[in-house]
Amino acid sequence: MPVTVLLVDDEPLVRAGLRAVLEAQPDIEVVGEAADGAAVVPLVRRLRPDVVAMDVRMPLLDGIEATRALLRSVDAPPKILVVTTFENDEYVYGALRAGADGFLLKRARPAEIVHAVRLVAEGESLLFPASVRRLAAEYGEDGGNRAARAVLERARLTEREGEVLRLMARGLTNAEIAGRLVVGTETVKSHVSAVLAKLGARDRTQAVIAAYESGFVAPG
Amino acid sequence: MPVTVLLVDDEPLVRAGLRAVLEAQPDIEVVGEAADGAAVVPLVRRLRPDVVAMDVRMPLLDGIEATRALLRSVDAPPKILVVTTFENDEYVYGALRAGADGFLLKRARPAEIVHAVRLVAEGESLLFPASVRRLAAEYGEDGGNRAARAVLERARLTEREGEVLRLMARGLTNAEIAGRLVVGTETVKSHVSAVLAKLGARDRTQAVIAAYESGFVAPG
DNA sequence: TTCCCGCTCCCCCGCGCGGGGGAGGCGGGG
DNA sequence: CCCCGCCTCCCCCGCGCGGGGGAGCGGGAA
Repeated sequence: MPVTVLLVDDEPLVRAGLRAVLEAQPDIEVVGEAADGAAVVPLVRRLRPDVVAMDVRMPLLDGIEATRALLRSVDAPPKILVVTTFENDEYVYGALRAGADGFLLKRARPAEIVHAVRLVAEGESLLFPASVRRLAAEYGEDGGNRAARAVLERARLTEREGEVLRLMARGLTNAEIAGRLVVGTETVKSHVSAVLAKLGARDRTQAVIAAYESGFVAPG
Repeated sequence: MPVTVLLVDDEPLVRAGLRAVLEAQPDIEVVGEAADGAAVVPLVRRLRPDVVAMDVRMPLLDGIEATRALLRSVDAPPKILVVTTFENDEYVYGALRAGADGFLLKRARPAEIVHAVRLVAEGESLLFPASVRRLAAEYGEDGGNRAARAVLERARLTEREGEVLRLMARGLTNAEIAGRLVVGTETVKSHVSAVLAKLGARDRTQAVIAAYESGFVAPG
């Protein structure tokens, strides 16, 4: 059975684009649209979509409030994929804190968009580099560790992957990381690939940026 | 005979949206798409569209340059409709000065989009006056870049090198930086090499780490 | 037991990256 | 005046990186 999606965005153009991209997939079905957050809860109740692809900035009820409302007042709520134009949009972190499952940039390629929808539908978390950042700050000054753990859980990094990311964020090459962890370089490559995939990073540079932005590693 | 349109935008999602909106009209036909400004001139020569719906912010060649190139090197050039996300985008006015015929916000409703395309096809100019006014208001601000400037001087980075480092720290590849700065990739490589040498970094990842650790770029 | 998952290692392959050179234009300062 | 720093673009070249596969092993959950 196909993945059913509800589109929520105040710009009809974006809705049309998402619909065109998603409907091209045989296993994805767009079951409805809404132009603002206020319409989301009743629509979800009626349509029961697997995934809600939702803009953060919307009139009446923004993505944060809509996410909160969904999780509070709907049982077996759908997965929530936050769609936005900007990497550094404060609303995004609010939405993620409110319980959204993923974060997707509008400038993503169609394949990435489709991939994101499938992933969150399967219960995976999906975060893009700069998005995780204030997550850490919310956990207070005491716990760099707690923040790091939170990020780990969000991105579902394993312990080993976390170690590898930490070493990447210290500027080590794969070979150096391999030496440090006393494993083969091929092993490190596997971990690095996993980290990149889970963080939504394209290369190790973006992964390191994500590590800083999320508070997973701290400057100084 | 129908109005033929060429879509130029680096975001596939936007192209898909525009296509969906415009193709729903019997008298409008989307005859082609391009993802950057560099591809526009040859495409226009081949397809001879009535209207080019073009984003302003694009890699390789932005909307301004692409507009200029079209008007300069194509005879009987198509009407140019500038499409953008922001009302107060400096690029827009540059494009209009370069000879674009109209200006359209992405958040416009489908009917407005269709209307805009028909209008410019008929030779009408289309401007959103309210947006032009807001331009001037946005001119003054030049926030706290003083800290960044201090770091820049300490590392003896030139202004251009600082720009490049900033974009590196946002996870862009050399090609993307080249697109953003409207220079060749070889030029960017030169700047990157200079940055690495001056920062004592082995690769771009270490340079980005240095940028964060020095406060040249700040998390959050 | 069976299945899944994390960790480990292996292959091939394309490409972006970074180093090494060089060169032309352009502006400011000695 | 000439020189130098900056920005721009070009060449060649080696290699690290990242994606695509696959595979064996151990442990914990179903």
